[in-house]
Amino acid sequence: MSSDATRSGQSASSLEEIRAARLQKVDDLKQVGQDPFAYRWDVTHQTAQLQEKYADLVAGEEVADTISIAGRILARRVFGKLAFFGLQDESGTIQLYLEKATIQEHMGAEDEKAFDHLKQLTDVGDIIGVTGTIKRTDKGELSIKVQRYAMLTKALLPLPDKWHGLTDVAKRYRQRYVDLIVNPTVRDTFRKRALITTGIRRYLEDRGFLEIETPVLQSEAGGAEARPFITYHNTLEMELYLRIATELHLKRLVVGGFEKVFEIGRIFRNEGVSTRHNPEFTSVEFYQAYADYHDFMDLTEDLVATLAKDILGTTQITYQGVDIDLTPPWKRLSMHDLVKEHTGLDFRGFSTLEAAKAAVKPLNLHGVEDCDSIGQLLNEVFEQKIEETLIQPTFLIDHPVEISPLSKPHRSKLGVVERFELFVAGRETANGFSELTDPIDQRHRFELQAARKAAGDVEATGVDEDFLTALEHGMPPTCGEGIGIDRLVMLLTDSASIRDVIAFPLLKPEKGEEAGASPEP
RNA sequence: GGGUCGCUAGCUCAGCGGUAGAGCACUCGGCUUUUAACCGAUUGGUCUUGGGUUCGAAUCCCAGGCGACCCA
Repeated sequence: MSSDATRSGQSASSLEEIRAARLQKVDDLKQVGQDPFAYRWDVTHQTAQLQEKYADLVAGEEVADTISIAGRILARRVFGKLAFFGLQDESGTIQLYLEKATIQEHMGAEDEKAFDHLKQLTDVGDIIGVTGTIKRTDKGELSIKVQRYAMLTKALLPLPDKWHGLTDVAKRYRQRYVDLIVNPTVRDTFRKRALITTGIRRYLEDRGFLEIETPVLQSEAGGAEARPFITYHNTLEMELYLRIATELHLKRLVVGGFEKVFEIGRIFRNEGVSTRHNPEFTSVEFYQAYADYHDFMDLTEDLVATLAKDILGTTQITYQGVDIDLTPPWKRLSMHDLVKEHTGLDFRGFSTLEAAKAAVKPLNLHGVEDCDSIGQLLNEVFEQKIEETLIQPTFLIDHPVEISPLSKPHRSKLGVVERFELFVAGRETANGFSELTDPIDQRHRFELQAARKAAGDVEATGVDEDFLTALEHGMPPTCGEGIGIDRLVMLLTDSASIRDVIAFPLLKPEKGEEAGASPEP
């Protein structure tokens, strides 16, 4: 590694210059026989294992155990003949104690300047592998007393400020890999997200549910009220929609004889982006034959409490500074009762829409004029006046039939359905109901939707004839439910924005270069 | 869709009409117990983009881009 322009006094500070200096080090590494982009390393431990195993080692004590780890250099403190590196792997961090004499003793045969090369050719951000023994330093920091090291991957670009880190939110989302490197809590969030997803899957599988995948590309997007994404199949020469729910296909499977089915999958809705909405998100929907909505409220309480206990160790959580107790049982309140309690208005008493509209006037709601049923108006009152007050887990039950086109009518209450929505921290987190199994009623409900669609409602769906045909073959009494996994992860990881729980959230391109591949015809 | 705020060095930020700055990172020198190591010396910029006002614009005005927050 001879002297050269970049290393003999010239500074390098702009991004281009830093990168050029790193590229020079890549060459220098090759010169001294090290591969700057190596192939493998024998890893015997993760850093968290070591921190736990040697927790009781006292300052100054050494252990002869030989261990081998690999990771990214996050800190560098270099002296003349001694250096301390902070090394990070997936599990955590550990300090490297790099002593010239020790390294020379073990590596001197193949590289007499091994320690100098370590000092000169490694940077924060590089990935290295080391073998050595355990030592807790005089200052009390558990360390690996390194005997041998190897560059595994030379980083060409610098990491953000070691103290302030990366805080620019746009940059954090656009370059999530950097965010993950320097912000440990971000890694923890996505680790928990994975645990939540597999926890849901295990919970359902343990109870006999079968996971079956259903189509993303559909000729009719149904099962929810949302604007779909439209795409195009070239050889079939037809428009297709990306699914807005997995509901209607999972119910076809119940018709087919699967008594417990579920799907964890990506849903696409062509709507705005906010702290609570991403155009693609993940839901779990599950269906159980011969069960009703009481069964699934019980299941939901148990599922969420189980996840909280398994992953957080408690059902007492804090979300954005507010204490929330997820311990079952949770309150179950009907929409009519809740609205009456909060506003004094009993919607069961209104015989005409006009009377209801007149009664809600003092509430100063918006969008009242767009409501064409008493049920919709009731829902508006709930959403605008009550939803955000439901902080502790609460099942809102027995919704108006007008806003529940796939739910079975309530067995004893007129005008409402057997449906529940779970609200926690003021947000809808789950939605379930005794499924409508009457094909005649279902056709009627679809036709009401189709009329709204014809009238220009982009969120309304059409009549799904194939689904109706399925129902006409007979669907057993069934309960179904969908849980928004992203919102559940937000709750359990105390994340303020849905973008904090989606690894690569949708963002506009930075430059206005979306010109697209195909020019004007 | 509307409003408010933000965008300056690789990162975090100051500067708000008069020669673009700091800390960290980077480069060079020193150092065998550091923990944001320290000491010394350098270096690094299309001030988000495009117009305008002005003798002079990072700064004031207009428009665009991207983002954050609030409202609908």
